[in-house]
Amino acid sequence: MRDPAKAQRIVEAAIRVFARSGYYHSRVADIAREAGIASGTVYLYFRTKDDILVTLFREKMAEWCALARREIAAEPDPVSKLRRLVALHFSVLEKSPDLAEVVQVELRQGHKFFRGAPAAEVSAYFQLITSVLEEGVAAGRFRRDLPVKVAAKMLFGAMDQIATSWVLGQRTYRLSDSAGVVASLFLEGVSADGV
Amino acid sequence: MRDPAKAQRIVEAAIRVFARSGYYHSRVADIAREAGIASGTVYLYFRTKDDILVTLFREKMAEWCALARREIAAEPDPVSKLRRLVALHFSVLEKSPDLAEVVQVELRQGHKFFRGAPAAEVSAYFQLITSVLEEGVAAGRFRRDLPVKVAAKMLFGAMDQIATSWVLGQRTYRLSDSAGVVASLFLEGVSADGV
Amino acid sequence: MRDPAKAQRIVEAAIRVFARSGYYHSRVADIAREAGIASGTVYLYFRTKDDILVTLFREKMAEWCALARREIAAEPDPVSKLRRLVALHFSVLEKSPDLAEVVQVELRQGHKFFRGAPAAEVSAYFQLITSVLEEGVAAGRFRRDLPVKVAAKMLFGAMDQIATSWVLGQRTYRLSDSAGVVASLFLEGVSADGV
Amino acid sequence: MRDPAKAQRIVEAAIRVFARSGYYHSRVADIAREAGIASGTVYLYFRTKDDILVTLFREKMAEWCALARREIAAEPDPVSKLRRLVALHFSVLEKSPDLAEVVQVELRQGHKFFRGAPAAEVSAYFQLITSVLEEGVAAGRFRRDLPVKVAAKMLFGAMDQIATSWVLGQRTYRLSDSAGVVASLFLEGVSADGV
DNA sequence: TATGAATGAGCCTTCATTCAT
DNA sequence: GATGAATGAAGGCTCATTCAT
Repeated sequence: MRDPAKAQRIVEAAIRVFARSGYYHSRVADIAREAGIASGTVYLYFRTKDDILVTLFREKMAEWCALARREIAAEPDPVSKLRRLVALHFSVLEKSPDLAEVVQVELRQGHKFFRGAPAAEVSAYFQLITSVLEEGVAAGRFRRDLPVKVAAKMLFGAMDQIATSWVLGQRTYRLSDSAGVVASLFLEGVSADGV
Repeated sequence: MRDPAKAQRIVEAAIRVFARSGYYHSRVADIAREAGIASGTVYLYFRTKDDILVTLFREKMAEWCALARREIAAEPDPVSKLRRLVALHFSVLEKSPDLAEVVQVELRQGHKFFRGAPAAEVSAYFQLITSVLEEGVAAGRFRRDLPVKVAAKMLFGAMDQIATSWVLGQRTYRLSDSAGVVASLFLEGVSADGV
Repeated sequence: MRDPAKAQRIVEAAIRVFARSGYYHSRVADIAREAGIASGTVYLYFRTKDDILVTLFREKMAEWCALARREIAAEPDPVSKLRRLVALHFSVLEKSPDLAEVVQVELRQGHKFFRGAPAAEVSAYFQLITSVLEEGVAAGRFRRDLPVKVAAKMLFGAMDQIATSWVLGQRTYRLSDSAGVVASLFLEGVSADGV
Repeated sequence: MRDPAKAQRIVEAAIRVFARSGYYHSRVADIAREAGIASGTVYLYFRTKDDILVTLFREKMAEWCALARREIAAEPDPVSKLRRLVALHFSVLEKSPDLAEVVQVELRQGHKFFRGAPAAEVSAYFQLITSVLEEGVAAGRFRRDLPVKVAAKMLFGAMDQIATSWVLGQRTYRLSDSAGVVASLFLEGVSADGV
């Protein structure tokens, strides 16, 4: 109960195990072995197997949000903020391949994540994107009539799909290399100029 | 194996059951009851529980692709084809809320769908999007240098996220209403004109 | 669900297993093996391990009550009814040593039997004893001022302890031989005549 | 093992916990918490959880026997000794409701108490009852041909059942009030005089 | 002596799958 | 083909007991 470092070790072990086998095919004993502890010990730090997954998600998402907020604040204008956001999204996943696997593939499954408790953490990330868009609208850099909510979801979905493809494709190329293109397309659209 | 109509009934029952409880929390017996048959009968039509999900996905995806291909062919130019594609994506999901639930939420989970056998059907849909984009580039309607693969994934991801939000939000508004906005943003980007 | 004979076989197996190892030290798998079925099958007939014990108790107690009621009805007067009741109590236990072990030793433990659902069946047996006593009072054979409730409990407790001692003593003598003595002492008391 | 007072505290805590939840549903950690110590400390005073129960029973039974022996010795004749014994049996249980709960309900369960180590303490109590009866026979106050062993068991069983009913009935009346009636019925029987 | 985190054996229960009818 | 009772492997979770501090 007392040692947050051990809870952390369990979470990190769970990320590796879930990335390898998927949540439903991972056994608590696997996580324990990966963490170098006995399986009963897991239950000193988490109430259920589910609790591990939820905690994992909330923590990582919160870290991610905090990092993104910090990095974005450093950028001078909405466009560069947006580019920074995309770059960061990809680099976070690229630097933590197991986490990427879990987040992109395992966490989608039903009724647990976008619904339920962790929704707050997801919302925070959407809120971050939304605020960049709103700032851009206010600054006249983005369309005056931009439906920011819809646009935020679209950007998230776009980044997400690019990342998912990369994960499913066994990560054979560098994800970060897509950041510029993705941001540009989101900013400028696919249409040819002057059309 | 004689009666394809019964296999179909099982698939439709599975869609309702998975939508309600999620794949892992649905029991084969639930699907059988929903289909009005005995649980053993399921195994006369499907090898495993997994097979139901995979079949479900392949069939629905193939239907969807066929429909989309047909509808798009009727459109005169790449831009209207793309708009049609987005509208169709949303209207298919809107008309089949249970299917939407399954596709948007359940099918994401690990190691089964975008990987594995059904990947072909997913590819076909991506290919469809890609071909529209390529046609647009060839026609000079889309950027000459458009990275079509990336753009196709982005559009898919954007539509997907909008649909997911709608499903998770208990479908309290009309999804189709978003089609125009989504298509426009994809076409024109978020940037203000002349920037 | 359908075959009461199999449920019965499970109950009978459970009696043997509980008699041998005690309820808490018996595993569901033991009961299944004793019944010659797979352990999962137990759950087609009983909701939980507890349910087996409760059902066992209720059924056996109900049988016992029915038998006792029938036998007692055949006796002409309250005193012979009471003697018959005692004789029957002991002969039932003597003929079913495993059941006796379970009833006398295992069922006493907490919070489950004299409390809870099976209390009704226990009450029925007490009620039977009480009615014999009331009949005797009405017939002038038992004390006019007899506190029948208390006397019924005392008789039950007395028989019960005699039976428990017999069970714990490895059943080295014939329990039925005690019936006459027990009945007589209950009827006449321990005091010397004319005291 | 140095501090017998702490062992005592553990026993007293165990009585409360067992009374509340039953032996099998009580955890060693519960007892430790109730005693205000760490759970490991329990094992400095008792070898196993079972050992606590056995010790509890032996100690309390020994105290009880000693008390009973003392009180009975003060009585002038066998009949008043017997009445005293019954009164004491009930008043001991009445004054210690938690102990009563444990003794009446929890201790019955299998293979541990009337069998096994604590049998000696139980025997001592039976022996005490037996000796009162023998004294009565010798003094001509009880039937010359009284089967003292059987009568002793019957009296114990009768008192026990009265007490059990009281415990299970949530102790809504005063148990001691039954002492006189129980003793009288045991002495005189249920039959009407002159029958 | 005391602690309480750690251990890991143990078991009830579920449910995908089989198969006799 | 259809049934649904039967199977039995599997795994989450508990908790008595140990032991390093």
